[in-house]
Amino acid sequence: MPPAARSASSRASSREAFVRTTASLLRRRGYAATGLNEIVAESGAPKGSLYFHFPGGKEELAASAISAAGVQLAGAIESILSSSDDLGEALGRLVDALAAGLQASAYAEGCPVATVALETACESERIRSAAADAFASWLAALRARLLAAGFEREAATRRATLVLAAIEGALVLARAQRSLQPLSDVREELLALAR
Amino acid sequence: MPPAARSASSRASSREAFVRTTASLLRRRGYAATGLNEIVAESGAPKGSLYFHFPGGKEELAASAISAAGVQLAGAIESILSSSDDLGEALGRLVDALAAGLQASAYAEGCPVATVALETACESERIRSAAADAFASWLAALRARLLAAGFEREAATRRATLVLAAIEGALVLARAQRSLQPLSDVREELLALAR
Amino acid sequence: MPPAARSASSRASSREAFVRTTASLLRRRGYAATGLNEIVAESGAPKGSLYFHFPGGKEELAASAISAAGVQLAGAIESILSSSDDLGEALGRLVDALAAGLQASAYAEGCPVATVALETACESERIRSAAADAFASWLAALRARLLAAGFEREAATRRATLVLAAIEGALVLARAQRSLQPLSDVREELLALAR
Amino acid sequence: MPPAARSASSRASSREAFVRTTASLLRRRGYAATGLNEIVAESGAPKGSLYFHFPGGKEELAASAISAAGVQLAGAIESILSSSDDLGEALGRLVDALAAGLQASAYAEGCPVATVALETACESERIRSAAADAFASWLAALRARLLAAGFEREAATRRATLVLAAIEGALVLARAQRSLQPLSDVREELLALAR
DNA sequence: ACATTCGGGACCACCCGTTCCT
DNA sequence: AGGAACGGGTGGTCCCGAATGT
Repeated sequence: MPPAARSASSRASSREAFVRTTASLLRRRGYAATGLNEIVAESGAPKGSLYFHFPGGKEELAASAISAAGVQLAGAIESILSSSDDLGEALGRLVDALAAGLQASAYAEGCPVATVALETACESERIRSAAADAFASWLAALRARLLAAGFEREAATRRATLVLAAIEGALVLARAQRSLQPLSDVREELLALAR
Repeated sequence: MPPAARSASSRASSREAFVRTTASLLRRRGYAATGLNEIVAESGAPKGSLYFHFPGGKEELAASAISAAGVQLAGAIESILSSSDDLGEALGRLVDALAAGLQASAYAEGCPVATVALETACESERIRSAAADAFASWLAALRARLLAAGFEREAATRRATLVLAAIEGALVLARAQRSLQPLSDVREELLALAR
Repeated sequence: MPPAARSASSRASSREAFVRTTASLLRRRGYAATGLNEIVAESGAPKGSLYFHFPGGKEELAASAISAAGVQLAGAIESILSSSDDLGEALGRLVDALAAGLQASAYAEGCPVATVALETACESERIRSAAADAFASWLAALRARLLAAGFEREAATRRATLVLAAIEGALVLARAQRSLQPLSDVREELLALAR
Repeated sequence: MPPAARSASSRASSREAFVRTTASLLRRRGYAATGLNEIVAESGAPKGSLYFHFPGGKEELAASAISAAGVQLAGAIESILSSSDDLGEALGRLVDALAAGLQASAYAEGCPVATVALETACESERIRSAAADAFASWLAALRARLLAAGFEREAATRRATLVLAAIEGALVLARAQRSLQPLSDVREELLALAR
């Protein structure tokens, strides 16, 4: 293996490992409670590499992790929303998928962005911006699906916001109450609206 | 002032000062980023008194603060919801009040419970429970107003959950985007539903 | 029961409980590692009473506990040493008793004075003095027994010091090594000397 | 100075400074009364470095300090014991050296291990083990000298234990009584035995 | 270029021994 | 005699540079 290739792959895997581990820990514990040492230990990557890949330190690392989580979930949302021609069915599947993930993780994994977004809204412009971008991408996916279902442009924007807000809020309530009930209630209401 | 009164007020004020300061800091910064030293300094109360009033430490203090914030906001919600016979107007005023608070604080003060609830959902049963109680009390207030507006019992429960979730979610989006738009979008959609 | 009597007995029992609990904790953990809160909790006596009975605080309480332990062990030593006309047998029984106590407590209870004496030798004249008195009383008991066995006065003093020092040192070694071997080795050597 | 040398010396000096300072403070004050802040301040090394060199915290630091003290004193014992062909003279010099150190330090510096050994015997297996190793190394040095002086193997083991225990105990008594008398008494008795 | 050791303080939550006032 | 309150200090860990290999 040529040195350049090994170097590139090593670089990529270290960086990726940091981002992946960080995203996972941020989702479960939030920003302030997640320690850099913890990230380093769990990722398996060498500690000295962290400030090479992320000179901005914890903040840059978290922003990258939030962005990555945003992109990933945006893809999942688009995939689910396009899985049915029926709007209500599509939205129902979206809520179901989130509910399943929440239950599977014993209420540990809700929205991968919301906790950090709330924590850092007034503390880090960089992370806030990454979170805002993630939310915007999800909103865009929802709005596109609503437009495809026949909504007018302004109505689609409002409804997309309602859907995302209701889901985000339901995830908050569900984690606090350790119950899927808020998600299923919101699901019912959203389905009723879609008809 | 008689000694007993001074003692009583002093006793009460220390504890109250801790709770009030904690609630304020938790709302803005979340649980992990809020230091006990910061709470002590800002509250003006003596440090040694903290573990007298809250032997359970930070966790107990936070749970008390979340509970207090829950009770206070529950009162405000009930008050606003009963300020108009028209359901849509009542809900609109509720969203307006939250939006005004958010704007007045430069997007620092969203939901006083949500951030901490997400952070501690898997870390502290005590705080999670306090947050769940707060949410439940707000849900109850909303549901009562919906029943008064003619909703059937099960429909009222679902709709109350949708309203609270949508508002909570809109507050998350609004803080992340530094914009009141999500709140006004959700407000419009909720009003349309109320008609 | 007249008030004075009740008060006196209550006072005495609180005081005694403090001293007894303190002596036990000092023996196991030493001075610095023993917390006043721990003493209060374990003794069952009210915390506010501590500074009534011991205005000198932790130091006075510890000195009292060391003195009490010294008196108690002096009595035990005298009793054991007078249990046999044979000097070797008497000394053997003394070592055996200490070894039994050490083993019964899983090497937690060695000399009730030595740990605190070493810790506070340069920190508290009051406690050091109490410990010195305890050692002196034990030396006196040993010396008296040696005189009774026919030792000359100066030889008795030296031999008593050797015996006490060897036992104290063996207790140190035994606790560090979690073994009774040092005690039995010393016992053998001391017996050989007594013949 | 070349970079490598400076680095090596700097690296070594921080760790060494911690160990040396800790050993000194532990000898005088014991384990529980010795604060990490005190160690850091007196050593002159930065606090952040402490947990790099000693991830195990205070316990690991103390165990290292005890081990180092054990090794150092073992060397001194061997050196003194081999300074004379006469066993009695060799043992006398050993006691004299310890007595001189005690007096020079105003009874602050007795055995560098005994205090911590007693304090932590039941609290920290790690420190207890380090102390046991130190005692074992001293015992081995004594036993070797006794074998060289013609003792049989089992007799040498017992006598070595007696000598070490008597010295350790005499140091305890000497510090408590602020007098060298126990050491000189024990010295006389030990010399008589050696003849 | 890339990785890592090592160093650097600030700060954390917690609890201490003490005293005040009843 | 005693419950409430008090500051200061505990050990521990944080996130992060700077110096040093490889």
